[in-house]
Amino acid sequence: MKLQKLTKQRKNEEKRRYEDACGVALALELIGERWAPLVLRELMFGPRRFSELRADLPGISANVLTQRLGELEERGLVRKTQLPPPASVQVYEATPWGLEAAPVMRALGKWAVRSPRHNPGQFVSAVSIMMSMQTMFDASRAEGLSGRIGFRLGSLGFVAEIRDGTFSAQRGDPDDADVVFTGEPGQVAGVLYGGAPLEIVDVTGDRSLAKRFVTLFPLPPKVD
Amino acid sequence: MKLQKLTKQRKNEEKRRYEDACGVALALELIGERWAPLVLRELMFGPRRFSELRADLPGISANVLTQRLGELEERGLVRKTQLPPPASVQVYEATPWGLEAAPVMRALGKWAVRSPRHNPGQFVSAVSIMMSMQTMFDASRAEGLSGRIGFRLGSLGFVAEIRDGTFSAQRGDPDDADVVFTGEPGQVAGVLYGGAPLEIVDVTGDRSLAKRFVTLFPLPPKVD
DNA sequence: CCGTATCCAATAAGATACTG
DNA sequence: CAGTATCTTATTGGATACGG
Repeated sequence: MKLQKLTKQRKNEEKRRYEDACGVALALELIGERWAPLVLRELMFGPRRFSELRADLPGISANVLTQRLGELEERGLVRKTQLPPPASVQVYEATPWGLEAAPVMRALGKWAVRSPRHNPGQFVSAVSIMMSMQTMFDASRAEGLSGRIGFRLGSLGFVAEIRDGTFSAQRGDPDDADVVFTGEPGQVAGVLYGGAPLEIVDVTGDRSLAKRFVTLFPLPPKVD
Repeated sequence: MKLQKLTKQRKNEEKRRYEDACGVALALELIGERWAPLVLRELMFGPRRFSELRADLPGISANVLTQRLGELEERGLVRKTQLPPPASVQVYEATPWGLEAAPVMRALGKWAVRSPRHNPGQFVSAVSIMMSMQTMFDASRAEGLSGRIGFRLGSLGFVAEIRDGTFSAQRGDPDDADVVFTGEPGQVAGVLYGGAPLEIVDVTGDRSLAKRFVTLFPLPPKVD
């Protein structure tokens, strides 16, 4: 029975290939399945657990997540690893090549967001919002600015740094930053992109830095 | 009956949305369906007819092509237009915003092609091969080079220009170029990327320019 | 809690034939 | 040529149950 399934699956994979030497077609074979790019996105700031992925991809079912992770693994984009003791939990992490898809995904998102269909009121994950900052950061608005900005988004911590007109972000302890935003990712998105007042998130530390910070991420103009 | 179908389709679209404000998720809703990016790719050098698209997307079925074109149109990526007389045939063309996806698609292809799964022996369309040149062009190898290179790929003509370390290409009459490559796209791909001898394609004009030209497109190193 | 396995209903894709 | 219509097959997601 299992063998039958494997056979069937292989046949499907063969059938569903594009048989096209174009890199775009290959990309679709690698990460073209439903949910696959979003799973990869969630790994762009470091390893995550199955349940975290599930929580940050609302709508995906456990079996589809299992399947996608398996496919991404066999294609060399994701690795299944064990976190060092004492945690010793199993996590999924993007391979170096998988991580190299990040700039492409950011460019794709930046392109798509010009659609009139973009609805900023929907759910966003912590990773999404951090990636969006990397994507939308406008160096010209950060002239002369530098500082470390911490984020506590649900259970994940990040630290961003602005210096010399560059923006960088990685996971880390937000507490050793000049200012810390704490809240759900959607609230931070509201402040950054929805014109919501700073008060809807918890801000501790250098409040004037926070006020300036939230102006650095202009959305591209809509088409249509 | 038609009304029923429309209702059903809308429900599906709602169900299959990601409900995620992330730009990547939106991109998937716009061009995430099977074949959609390849359909758009085929329009990146100008309008095409239904039958051309079908021919250059081997494996797509007519009904799926119809459906994708309709979806891309309603999402603002593609327009259905009439070619000016005397041709007066119906064609599909990318909108300006659709065309802006081109650099993203090139970056995606460049990333994907590093996979050990890439098989350069498969079918390539004329548009694919022209896009691949834009993607893989290495300015440092074109030092001091300039010239116009024509392509007659199946029924499509293109003219590329190299000047000051830049590469540009558009559809046009290849005959007023310094050298012209004529053949099937796959043969040109073999010469550019597969190390095949120049002789497998038809080259007319400045042969030494052709010899230099085919060295300008290095493939990125494989992962793994 | 971390997944995996299985079954089911709904849809999407594929193959093929056919029409204006 | 430019698509529709129809039928079959494959994939998806949801529910549920199960093993470590």
